[in-house]
Order: sequence, then C-alpha cells, then structure tokens
Amino acid sequence: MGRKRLHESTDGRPTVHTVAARAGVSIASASRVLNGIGGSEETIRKVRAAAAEVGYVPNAIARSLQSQRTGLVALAVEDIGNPVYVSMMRAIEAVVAASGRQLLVHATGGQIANETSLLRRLANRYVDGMIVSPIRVTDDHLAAVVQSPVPVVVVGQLGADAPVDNVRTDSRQGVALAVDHLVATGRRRIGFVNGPLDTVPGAARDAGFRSALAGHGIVLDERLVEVGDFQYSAGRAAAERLLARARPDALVCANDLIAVGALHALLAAGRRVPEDVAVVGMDDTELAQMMFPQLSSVSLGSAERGRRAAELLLQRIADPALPPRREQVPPSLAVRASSGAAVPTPRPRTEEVPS
Amino acid sequence: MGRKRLHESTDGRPTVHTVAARAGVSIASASRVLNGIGGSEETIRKVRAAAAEVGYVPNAIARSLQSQRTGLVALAVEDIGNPVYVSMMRAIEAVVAASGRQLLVHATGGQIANETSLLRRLANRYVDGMIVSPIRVTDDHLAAVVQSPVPVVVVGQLGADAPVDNVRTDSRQGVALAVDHLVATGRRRIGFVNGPLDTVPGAARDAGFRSALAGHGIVLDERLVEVGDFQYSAGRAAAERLLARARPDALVCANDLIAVGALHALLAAGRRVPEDVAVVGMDDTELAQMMFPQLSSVSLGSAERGRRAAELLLQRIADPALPPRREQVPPSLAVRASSGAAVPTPRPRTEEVPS
DNA sequence: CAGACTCCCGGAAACGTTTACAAGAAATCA
DNA sequence: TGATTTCTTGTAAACGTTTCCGGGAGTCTG
Repeated sequence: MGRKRLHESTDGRPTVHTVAARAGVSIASASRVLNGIGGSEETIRKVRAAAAEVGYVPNAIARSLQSQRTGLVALAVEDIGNPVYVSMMRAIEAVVAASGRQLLVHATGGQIANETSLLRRLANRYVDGMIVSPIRVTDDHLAAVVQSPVPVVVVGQLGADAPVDNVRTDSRQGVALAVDHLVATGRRRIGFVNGPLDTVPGAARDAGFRSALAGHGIVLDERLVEVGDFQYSAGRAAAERLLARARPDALVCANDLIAVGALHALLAAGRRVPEDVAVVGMDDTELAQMMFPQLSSVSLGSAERGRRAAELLLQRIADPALPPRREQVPPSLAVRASSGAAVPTPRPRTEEVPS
Repeated sequence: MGRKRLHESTDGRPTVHTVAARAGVSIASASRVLNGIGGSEETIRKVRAAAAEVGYVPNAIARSLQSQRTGLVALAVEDIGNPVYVSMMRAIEAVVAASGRQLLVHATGGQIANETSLLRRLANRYVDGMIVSPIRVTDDHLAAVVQSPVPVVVVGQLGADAPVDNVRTDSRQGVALAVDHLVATGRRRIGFVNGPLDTVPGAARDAGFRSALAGHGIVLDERLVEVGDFQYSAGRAAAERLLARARPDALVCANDLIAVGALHALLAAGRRVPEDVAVVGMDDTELAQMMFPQLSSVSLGSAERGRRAAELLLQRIADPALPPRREQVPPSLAVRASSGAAVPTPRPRTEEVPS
C-alpha cells in the first residue's frame, strides 16, 4: 500500500528507480548499465532509452555517500586577490587535475572564524582532502585541522610539531636575502613595510628583518618600520606614514602588493626608484614583472609549495596511515630594476621583461 | 547475528550510531541532541559527553542526502588570475555569505570541456546552485546549463533566448565609450588589442570597435587590429606585433591585463604614454589603478554583475519555479592618466590615487 | 481521579546510490 | 544428456543522517 508510492513522486527529479521502472528492470540492473558494468544488450538498450527519456542525471551526493569519496579537493586561502595565491592555486590545480579530481577554492578573507567553519563544514566529507594556507593560527584552528575527518595539508608555518602534513618556506631567510642584497648594493637606511604582526608570516618577517640588520651590524631605527596589512592600499598607506617621518634609501616590503603600494607612495612623494630608494617585494608574483620599474622580489616558491602540498595530499588520501611529513622550500631573490644600482627607471632592460 | 556488527566497525570513524550506543540512547535522540532540538537535560548531557569522547564529527554528505541541500554555492570562471573575476567573486561572496552559505570557486582555465564537466559534476547536487561565467559557449555547454539539476545563473552573454537566468553587460557599448573618449581627445589612429575572436566577449568587442569607429566616420586600418588572448603576456606580444607594423596614437585593449601588456610594449618601444599613445583598458580592475601611468579603463560593472547574479541565484534556490530573468548592467568609463591629454607620465594626480 | 495535554523517547522509514549475494538461464564441455 | 561454467538478473543491505509517528510517562485541569 503506502509502500508502493515509495519512489513515484510525480514532482521530483528522476532517480535510478524511475529509470528502472520505466525500463522494466531492477534498480541494480539499471545502476549497472548506467555505470557501464555488465548487462545484456537488450537491458542496456532499454535502460539507456529510459534514462534519456526521463532526463536522468545521477545524484552525486548519494553516490558519494555510498562510495565514500567525492572526487573534490579544496584549497582555502586568505585572499584570492593576492597573486601569490593564484600561482599557488595553479600549481595545485595541475596536480589535482592529473589525479582526476577537481579543485575548489575558498577565500576566507582572513577571518579565522570563517576558516575554521570552512574546515568544519567542507572537511566533513564534502571533499576528499583539503589544503589550507592560514596566516593566523589559533588553538581552535589547529584542533579543527587535526580532527578533520579528511586529510588536510597545511601550507605555511604551523605549531612546531603539530602532527600535520606541512609545506613551508623560510621567510626569515627570505627577508635576509633582501636585506643582504640591499646592503651589498650600498643601502644603509633600510625600511620595512610589513603586514600585521599577529599573523604568522608577519611575525616571521619582522624577526627576519631585525636579525638580518643585526647581522650586518646595522642599528635599526624604529621609525623605518611600519605595519599595514597584506593588501595594496593598506601597504600604500603604511608606506606613506613611514615616508612622512623618515627618509629610507631602501624599502623591504612583506609582499608584492605592499611593494606596489610603496612604489606609489614613493613616486607620489617625489622619490625616484631605484635612484633615491630601492624597493624589494616578496612572493615574486606576476605583478612584480608588470610594474614600472619592475620589482625585485623574494620568491618564496609559492608554486613549488603548492605543487608539493598537492602531492602530499594525494599521497595521504591514498594512504591515510602515512606519518606526518614536513617539507621546506628555500627562498630565492629575483633582482630587477627596482633595486638595481642605477638603472634608468621607466625603461626596463629587455632581458628582464617576460616574453 | 551479522545484523549486530552493523555499525560497530572498529576502524571507521564514529557515527551517530556510535554516539548513541555509547550514550545509551537511540540514534534518533542522539541526532536530536546533536542538532539542538529537544532532549531532556540528562539525555543532552549523556549524548554531548559521548560525542566528545569519541570525537564525533557529522558526515555532511549523509546530512545533505537527507536534507537535499548542501549550503554550498559554486562560481566557475575562466581564469582566477584575472582581477576582474576577483572583484566579481568578492561581490558574490558577500551576498552568498549573508545567506549563510559558502562560496567555492573553480577556475576552468578556459577549457570548455573542463567547464561542462564541472557543471555535470558539481551541479549534480554537490552544490545548491552555481554561477558560471563562460567565455566560450557551445551547444553542449548550453545543454549542460539548461539540464542542470540545481539552479544556474550565467554571467555574460548566452544564446539569445536560452531559458536561463542571466546577467550581462553591453561590451559593444563599452568599447564605444572608449573610442568616443579617444576621438573626443583628438586621437585618430586608434588601435585595438583584442582577445580571441571565437570567444563571446572577443567577438562582441571586435564588433563594438568596428561599429564605433564607423560611427565616427573613421576608416579602420586593419593593421591596427591585433588579437592575442586575455592574458598579460599574450597581450604584450600582440601589442608588440601591432607596433611593429603600425603607428597608432591610441590603443583600446580588450581587458586590463592586455592593457598592461600593451603599456610594457609601448614603453619598450620608446613611446610615451599618454603623450604619444593613449591607452584604455577594460574591466576597470584594481590593476588599472596600480599601474604607472594609471590606466583609463571601461568598467563593465563586474562587481555589480556578480552581486546581481548572486541575488538571482538565491532567489531561484528559494523558488525554482520563477521564470528566467535577464538583467543588464551598463558600462562606464573611468578616465585616468593613460589617456589624459597631456598629463605627465610618472606622477599620477593625487585625486586619482586610491586612498 | 479520569481525561486531556505535553514532553521525551525509540523504531523505522527515507534520502539515492552501489554492490554482495544468490538464483536462474544459457552456454560449454565431457 | 548431465554436470559445470558463465552470464545476467533481482533482492536486499549498506553508506550516515534526519524525521515521522506512535507509545509511555508525567503534569495539568475540571
């Protein structure tokens, strides 16, 4: 009686039951045909026809519940407007796509609540695995990562010995590369425009800057240090504040967006780059090459870190029992016009121009 | 017998059965407590404790199968490296987040197969709805959109009367705005660096350029038209080819990335911007303001289009029976230094600088 | 104190799919 | 022809959750 109405809802979308009924076979046979395994010619024909007639499209959620996988992988980053994450994403995408999965990206906007909620939501089986690149880390956050039901790989620094797959770089050393280069080219009043100190990269870069200066025996003038956030306009504002009270002969910037902001601030203040002030950015994004003058920038290997993170993730999905691994990608410095000794500003040298 | 082992797998993660058994209540009660509906104090205490002890985390896939919704919305775009999609994404994100849902982004890389496969996969219930912004449209593609089991909103041009929610702009008119402006400021040899003609926006902008010139009675010199793709480096290469064979006094570029490439090509060729050649980009992205000189650019209202698309999507999710709607956002022109009459190049006027 | 009402609980159905298992039919082989 | 294998099919369990429904205990009301 009531039993009979089970899968005959007139309004809803067709299910495998609908198809099976229409084809006059069992749902098992229908499912098998639709998945291309087995079935006599006659059955195959009938099921295919029935499916086409009713416009059957399988429900991926139900399939995933059964198969315990979704074929989806997620990447959570702060700010997708930052080109460093774009290159990281492209690298991840390539690896993930090669494994037949699809990559989804979520921008958390730097709100930690947002990121943990994402972890709690997506990681609860909507995706087969997840790569997160947090810039702030709290205990709550770390707990969410560790407890996640699906594999999670972290790009960036995490608690010292959290049992989590982790790909990092040494951004302290990265800042040191920039400082060394500037000192070697004769700069002494080196300023620093950083992101927030309560972020992991912000803190690391601050420490790196101080220790690098100390390594050269330079006493840091605190007026040469300013903090904004990791965006263009805040970077510009921070640089303007700095320039209003001090006269640096070089600026190290905590990422390329800040560096572009600093470039604007400098030119608006009538300082020439690099003649009066050298500028070095960080992350070595596409943006660095798009600017005038082209920006020197410290590469933190974002594409490489993304690639490795994706590989770690796929390995762990294949074998969840693996021990936690940690990989490190070394920074390197790309010297371009913005920190060249006496390169004329507006005309980049041809060999530095991307082809 | 075998019946008893049902939910006692020793290896797997805890389920609501595990929690219920441990708390000594039924799964119904456990579920109710975990969802915060009903339950005596005693039951609530026991279930909460049991859940905490076993580290229970609900399986979102199973929940979605039951509830027929996931709380996720997807956005599929070509190239997430293009800042125009970043601003669109931000606008969408704001609307979607306000509805308590999460936004996921997928970059299709312009491969049409990729996009239809995404539609076929994600739209099959992994998400509650989807916004797609295709630049190439095939019949197959259109069929995938129309047949999608979940609501889909298209940003951009689609077949004339496809029964699909659609938010578009008039990019022909957008190009006309640029041309009108250049003509009004005395330019006559106006070149055009476009994206691929087999894309919807590429074709529309080509048509717009030609008809705008014709509207001013200017005969188009075909050597002033060049095609690349919508990326920076291809745009630069295209501009170089154009400059090698013609001497424009202005360049209209089909988007801001191309415009930046053109800027490089011009400066590398020793032409001053805007004194020798005026440049106008398209999309009015953040990038336009980051360049030297700051780029004039035609805004196609990407943020507004995103916002409207998100609203249409949410409305349709709430009521799938709505008739298909179409909205249009008018273009507008932001004039900056790159097309100013005689503004000195390196120093942008302060009022044009973002604060 | 009987009846009505509320509250809490457990059994079981339901979401839509895949798949283990067993049984029946057909084909092969000795 | 009888036994064995192969192929196809259908029944039903399973994935993990939510929720309808009915029953039982307790409380209120007249």
